[in-house]
Amino acid sequence: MQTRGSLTGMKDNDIAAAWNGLATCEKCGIRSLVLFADLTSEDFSFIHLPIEDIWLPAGTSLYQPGQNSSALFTVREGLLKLEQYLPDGAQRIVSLLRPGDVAGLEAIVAPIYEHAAIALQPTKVCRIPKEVVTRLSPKLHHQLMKKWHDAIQRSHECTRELSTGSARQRVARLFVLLAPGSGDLCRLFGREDVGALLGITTQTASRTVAEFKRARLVREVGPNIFHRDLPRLEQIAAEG
Amino acid sequence: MQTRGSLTGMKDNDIAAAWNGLATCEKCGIRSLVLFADLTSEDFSFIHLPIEDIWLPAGTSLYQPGQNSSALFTVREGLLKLEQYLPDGAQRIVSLLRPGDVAGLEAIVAPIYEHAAIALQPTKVCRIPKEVVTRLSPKLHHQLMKKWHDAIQRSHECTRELSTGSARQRVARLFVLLAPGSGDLCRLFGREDVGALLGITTQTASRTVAEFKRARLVREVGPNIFHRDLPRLEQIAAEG
DNA sequence: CGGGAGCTTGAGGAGGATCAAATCATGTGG
DNA sequence: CCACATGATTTGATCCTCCTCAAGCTCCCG
Repeated sequence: MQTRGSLTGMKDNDIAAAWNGLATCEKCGIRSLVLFADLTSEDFSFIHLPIEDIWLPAGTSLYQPGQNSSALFTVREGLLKLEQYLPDGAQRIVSLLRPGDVAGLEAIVAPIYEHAAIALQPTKVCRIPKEVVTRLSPKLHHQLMKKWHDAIQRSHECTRELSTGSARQRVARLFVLLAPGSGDLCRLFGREDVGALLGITTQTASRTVAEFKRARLVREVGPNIFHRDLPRLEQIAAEG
Repeated sequence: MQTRGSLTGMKDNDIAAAWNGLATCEKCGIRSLVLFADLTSEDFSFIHLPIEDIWLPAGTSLYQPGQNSSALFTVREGLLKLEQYLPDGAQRIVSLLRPGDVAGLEAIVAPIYEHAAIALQPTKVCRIPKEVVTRLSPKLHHQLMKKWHDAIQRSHECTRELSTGSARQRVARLFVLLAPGSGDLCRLFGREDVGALLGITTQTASRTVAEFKRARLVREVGPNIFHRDLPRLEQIAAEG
């Protein structure tokens, strides 16, 4: 179990520097995916608080555990990790959030955040103040349920697919899970995070990815950009 | 990765045989913990569908994945496992539900159940028809959010505490998690389930529990009833 | 008494952890 | 522009944990 070096001195979230402008929710391109899917244009007029559009470079944290939960965040592009800490201080990634998912849902029922939410890739999110959700609560009821449901599915997915079986299988399943639908290309992240996600060491993560490259299961076409041989990866994911 | 023998021929749920009578929710002893915490006695008059009180012997399934989701279940006593299946057909326990938790929350947003919910110990649940929840939806809003939140915390707990670290640590953390507040006594379950929960083999589960007994970290005072040395278990859980 | 299921234990080997070092990428200051 | 520091990745060597295969064991039930 390792402790993380790169986290040192990053206890505060650093979203302030990444502000990108106010969002125009009504014209949102992924509106059908998000919390506001059911709202009418009349409803939008009741939102008097700014919905911010935030761009997060990889490694940026959206919030830290224990911090006051002031907002929810809809993931628009990219990939977020939710991590928690073990008794011995080591970290463990307990969930991955992809576009359409919501980070910080616990804001609705808890005064503080329970994870660190950190971008694994360049990521775009919408910051929705807690009060907006409170005010629109009845209207959002159904969408909120769906988002909670998504959150649980992500979490169970992490246990089922990424924390079970051999290191080979876990890495293969990770490659399969990454950005499905975007062809055979996907973007990976640091080996330390791969380890914390799969429950293996950084070295084993690196070794296994390197082995996959040599076996031509994946091909690195750019820095952490991989071309995948999905059929073969899926076979490894399923058996041995 | 092992497949389960004892599941064979148990695809259907067997709650029909376990019916126990209608519940009187207003007088429920754990009312503050459950979904109906916020209801007034007037609200109860709107419930025209029966809330059943069900007793589940250990090993009984409440529902199976793919089955029509007709109800939610509040856990009143005992312990439930939620399990899913891996690509290769092996099973993995993705969450444990304890008293106050709700099984089958996905019924609210999905037409079918996504897990098998099976009693690990003799367990008592309340069966709440989906329509009751739909009808009382606005009233239950806040409690539902809390229940979703609990469900996610359970799931993250399983990843963080029970699927991370050495087998020794995982078993120690399991003993610590089991029925906290009930003194130093707790009830364990079959070694196969311990394995599926911790992501280790049945044999390693058995070996480790046996080793704990020899080291007097736990003492078996009855069939799968253990007396725990919590301080020492917590120490193992935290370090090595 | 015999059979079955679950639990325990043993021996051996494979896979992953650990410790350590080399390589590579990036950025900084001279 | 180069020398150097820093951090991430890769690789190597060794050890230990845990998986695998297999055999007993206990308990319960017909």
